[in-house]
Amino acid sequence: MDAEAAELKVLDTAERLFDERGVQAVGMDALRTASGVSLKRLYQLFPSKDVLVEAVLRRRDGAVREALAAHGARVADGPYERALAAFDWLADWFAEPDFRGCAFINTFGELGGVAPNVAGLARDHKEALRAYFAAQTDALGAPPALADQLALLANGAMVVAGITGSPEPAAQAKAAARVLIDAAR
Amino acid sequence: MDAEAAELKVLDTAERLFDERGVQAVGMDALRTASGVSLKRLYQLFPSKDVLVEAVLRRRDGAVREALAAHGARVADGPYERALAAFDWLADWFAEPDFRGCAFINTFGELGGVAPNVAGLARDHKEALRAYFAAQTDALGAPPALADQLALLANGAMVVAGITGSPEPAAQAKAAARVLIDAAR
DNA sequence: GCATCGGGAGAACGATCGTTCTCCCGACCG
DNA sequence: CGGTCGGGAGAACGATCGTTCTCCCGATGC
Repeated sequence: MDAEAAELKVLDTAERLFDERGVQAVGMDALRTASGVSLKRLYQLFPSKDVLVEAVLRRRDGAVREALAAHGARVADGPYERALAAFDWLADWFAEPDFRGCAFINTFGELGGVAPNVAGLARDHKEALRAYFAAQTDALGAPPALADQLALLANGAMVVAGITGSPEPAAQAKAAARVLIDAAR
Repeated sequence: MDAEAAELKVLDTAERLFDERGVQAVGMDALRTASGVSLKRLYQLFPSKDVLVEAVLRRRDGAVREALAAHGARVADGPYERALAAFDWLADWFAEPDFRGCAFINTFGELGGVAPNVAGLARDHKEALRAYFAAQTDALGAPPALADQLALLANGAMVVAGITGSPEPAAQAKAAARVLIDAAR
C-alpha cells in the first residue's frame, strides 16, 4: 500500500468512525485497527490527531461543496430549481444508512468550545452553504435575507433528521423553501 | 451546605462547563473544583458521570419547556402570536453571553452515537419543541406539516446562531415563520 | 469528656488516551 | 550475498480519566 492509498484509507476510516462515535471516542489505536494502517505510517501522514481531525473536516467540506454544486448544475432550469435542488440533495443524504447528522454541526458541538480551528471550519462550511443559496436568490432578484432563511431550513433539516433518524425533514424543508421563495418573488 | 444546595450547585456548574467545553472534556475533578462540592458528595448525589449528564439534560429539558410555555402564555393574542413568540424567546436566548448552541444538539453530536439515553433525550426534547408549534398550528386550523416546518426553522436558527455566534438567525427565522404561517391560512 | 459519624481534601487505582520507541522482517542496491 | 533501510506490530510512556479509598477534622449525643 503506497502513501496515497494509505492516506485515503485513513481519511475514509476516520470520517466513518468519527461520525459513528464522535471524535474523542475514537482512539488512534482503533483507527489503526480499522484502517489497517500502522501507527507509524499514521503519524507520518498526520503528525497529530488534531491535524487528522482537521484534514477529515476539510476533505468533507470540499466534498459537500462539490456535491451541492453538482446537484445544482444537473438541473439547468435556473436559480429557482437550483435552490430547491439543494433539498433533494439533502433527501439523498439523509436516506443513507447510518446517517447521523452533519459532521460540522456534530463536531462543533463536541469540540467547538475548545478547538477554535474546528469552530472556524464549521463557520466556513455553513457560510458556504449560505453562499450557495445566496447565489440562487441573487439570480432570482430576491433579497439576500431569503438565502439566510433557506440556510436555516437546510440546517434545521440536518439536525432533526440526524436526531430523529428520519429523512422526512428534507421534504418538509423543501416545501417550506418553495413557499418562501414564491413569496419573495 | 445541605444536600439540596449541593445538588443545585453541581447541576448549575455541570450545565455551564458541559456547555462551554463539551461533556467529555469536563472531568469530575474539574467539576469538583468549579462547584466546590467534594468528590464524595458528588458521587453520592450522582452515582456516575452518565447519571449526572442525564440529570443535567433532564433539568434543561424541563426548563426549556417551561420557558417556552411561559413566553407563549405572556402573549395572550392567540396561536398566531404564540407561535411567533417562540422565535422571540430564541432571540433572548441567543443574545446571552457565551451562547454556544442548543445543549441537546451539541450533546447529541458528541454522544448520540454511543449513548442511546442521550440520543433518546434529544429526540424527546426536539419532539416537545415540535409539539409546542403543533399546538399553535392546530389552534389555527393549519396543517400539522406547518409545525414541522416551524420546528426546522427554530432548530436551524439554534445551529447557525451557535456556530456563527450571532443572534440574527432568530429574527430571520421569525420572518420566515410569519411567511409560512400566513401562507397556510 | 468521650465516642460516633458525616463530610472534606486529596491520594490511589485501574483503564485508556495520544504519542513515541523498540524490535524485527523483507525488499532493494552494490 | 551482505548491508541498509522503510515499514509493521505492538510495547512503553506519561498524562488524564472515572471512581474509590484513606485519613482527618468538627459537630453532635450521652
